[in-house]
Amino acid sequence: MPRPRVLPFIILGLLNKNGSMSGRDMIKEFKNEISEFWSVSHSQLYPELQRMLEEGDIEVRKGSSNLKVINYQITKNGIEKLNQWFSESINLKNDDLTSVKLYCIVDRRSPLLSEIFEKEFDLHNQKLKHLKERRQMLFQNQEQINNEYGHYLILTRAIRREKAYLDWLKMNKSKKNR
Amino acid sequence: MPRPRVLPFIILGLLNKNGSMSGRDMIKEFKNEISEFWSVSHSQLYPELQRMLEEGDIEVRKGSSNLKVINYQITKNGIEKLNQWFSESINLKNDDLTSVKLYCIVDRRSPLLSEIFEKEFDLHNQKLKHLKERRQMLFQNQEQINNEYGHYLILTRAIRREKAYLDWLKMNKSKKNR
DNA sequence: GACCGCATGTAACGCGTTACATGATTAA
DNA sequence: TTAATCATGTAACGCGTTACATGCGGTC
Repeated sequence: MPRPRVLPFIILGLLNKNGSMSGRDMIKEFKNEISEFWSVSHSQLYPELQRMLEEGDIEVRKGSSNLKVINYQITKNGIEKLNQWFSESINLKNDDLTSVKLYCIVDRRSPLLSEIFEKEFDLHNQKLKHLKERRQMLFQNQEQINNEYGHYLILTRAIRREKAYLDWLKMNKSKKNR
Repeated sequence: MPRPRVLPFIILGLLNKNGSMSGRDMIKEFKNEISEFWSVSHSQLYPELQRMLEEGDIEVRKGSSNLKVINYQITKNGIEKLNQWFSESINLKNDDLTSVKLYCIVDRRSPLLSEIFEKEFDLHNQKLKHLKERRQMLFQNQEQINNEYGHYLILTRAIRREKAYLDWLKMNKSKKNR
């Protein structure tokens, strides 16, 4: 069994947020706003849109002003799928998509937000703990560090990165949602 | 023209660092040490090893104790390719591999290190500047933030991440190399 | 009417994963 | 000797990119 596709969900998230978009619009939003966390090229997007049409998650918006530009909108079917995606709990496997999910949540008071923050905090706290244990185990003295300096470097970088992310999560966890 | 392969270089880096390894050894090192930054599965690795054999970058080490385990070592050809990879200058396109490159550099006094730190600093300083400009442009008041809260969140996260990385780079740039 | 830009479409390929297969080594 | 384990191998597919193709729409 191959891994389930994720691009459809991201497209649904965009359509749900913006109402109606053409393929071109999506490409632009991907490139300008989400490229830090996610990327897609048009040669991947257009076939996916056709497939989603067939599966009934999106539909062509009637009355387009331009013959060439095709505007899509989400269907009830699609909204259902999207909500299911949102409510899937975060784990190590799908964590790379958490930022994209966040991006699609426009309402500051959404209960999904604090859920995500809590879960992410636990997950990355665990990760930080594991990284620190590895540093402790592998690099107990200066000689071991000098013996594999590159390895030591990227381990310290990973630890820094996780710490910074946990700080950010902590800050947002403690914020009131209004 | 398809994108050039990168897995061969990483394999060369490992072999250069460790002397002689079997496919299994590489898998283990990938999983245990580099998985934070890079991953590979055996079904990708083994065909790659065969291809590299054909291309003359690696060779089978003679006198293996075990009939089944195949131990590889790097050839002169391979060392040349590896050094060329190391000396390629870092840019936005190949930046995702910088951590793996670092990992393969064992010598703390290697001149490559400070080169990488300098270049990375410039690159990510630029990135941070761009992110801050976008935040400035898109979110000038609380209303705009509340209107697209998820977008605001991931933008602030990206800014934090870049700041943390720049701090780490600054720390390592200023370290004496002995 | 000739030209260019742009939204959309198609093809090929590298990257990475899961699933399944094979044959050698080791354990019972 | 039978069973389990393990290193290696193969297949299919989703993800993402570059290159190339098509055809509408506007500009000169």
